[in-house]
Amino acid sequence: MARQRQTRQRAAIEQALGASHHPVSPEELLARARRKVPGLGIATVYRAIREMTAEGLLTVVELPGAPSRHELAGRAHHHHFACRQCNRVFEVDGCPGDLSSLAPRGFALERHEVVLYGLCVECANEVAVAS
Amino acid sequence: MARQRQTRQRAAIEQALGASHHPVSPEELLARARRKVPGLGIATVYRAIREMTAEGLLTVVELPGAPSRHELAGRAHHHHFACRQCNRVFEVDGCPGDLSSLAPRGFALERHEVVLYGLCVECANEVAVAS
DNA sequence: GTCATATTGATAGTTCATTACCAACTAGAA
DNA sequence: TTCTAGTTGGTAATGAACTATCAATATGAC
Repeated sequence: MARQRQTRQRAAIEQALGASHHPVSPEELLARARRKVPGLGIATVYRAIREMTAEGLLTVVELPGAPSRHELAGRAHHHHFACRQCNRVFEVDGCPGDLSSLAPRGFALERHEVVLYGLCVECANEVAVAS
Repeated sequence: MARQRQTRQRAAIEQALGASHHPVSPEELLARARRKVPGLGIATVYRAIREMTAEGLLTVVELPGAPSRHELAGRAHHHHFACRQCNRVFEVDGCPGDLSSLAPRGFALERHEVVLYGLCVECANEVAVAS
């Protein structure tokens, strides 16, 4: 069931995940891990994501209208900022707090997701320079 | 380009959209509109959604990890509540307000999405009765 | 009522994300 | 170093959502 051998590819994937301070897509993870193991295949990335998620090491991050992203589990409650230009997703520490007052009467609020959209620093600067 | 004939099926779809006070999925819309036009096909529903969206009559609502839903355009800024039990999505009037303080320094916040998860009134009551 | 043609509906096709398959490779115990 | 079997990587296959196709149907001008 569990992994029995340590491989270069798995090490590269784990390292790439640890170095990313934001949820990554499978393709993004592949690109990063390939810097260490050029021949890495996408199938191995998906396998690693699946296995690590099953073991509770990875968390799935789903944003509206976008394929799933993943980040190391165990981080404190936080939200995300999606750049409409470069398409990257960043972590956001703050949280609007208790939103139970927003839920309709009688509804049982269990959790919430907040997604911010706009331009990240880099893209915002590019726009400023271009104009 | 624009529609030239008025048909029973289109009327049924528009009526179903008007009667729904929450974003509906294509399948949900098909089910509702079939109450008026039993033979209605899913292709016609997708066509109507595409055309009405192009004309600005419909708005796309994307929730994390779920296929697109649609609601009549022109409503005031609002968010949604997704019931984890019956899978329906409801509108939420309130809004946490200005979230620009949450965005990282230098990021340009343009808009935000808030999605609440939990149990709707009906499902919450079922749970209460069952226990 | 006629009739040209806009629209429909069944279904095949497409696209995208993800998984299965399997021959080739390789970790690591002996 | 050997050798077994766990892993990998290329790619075919799958699944879900959505679109294209086209023959059959039905709108609405005349």
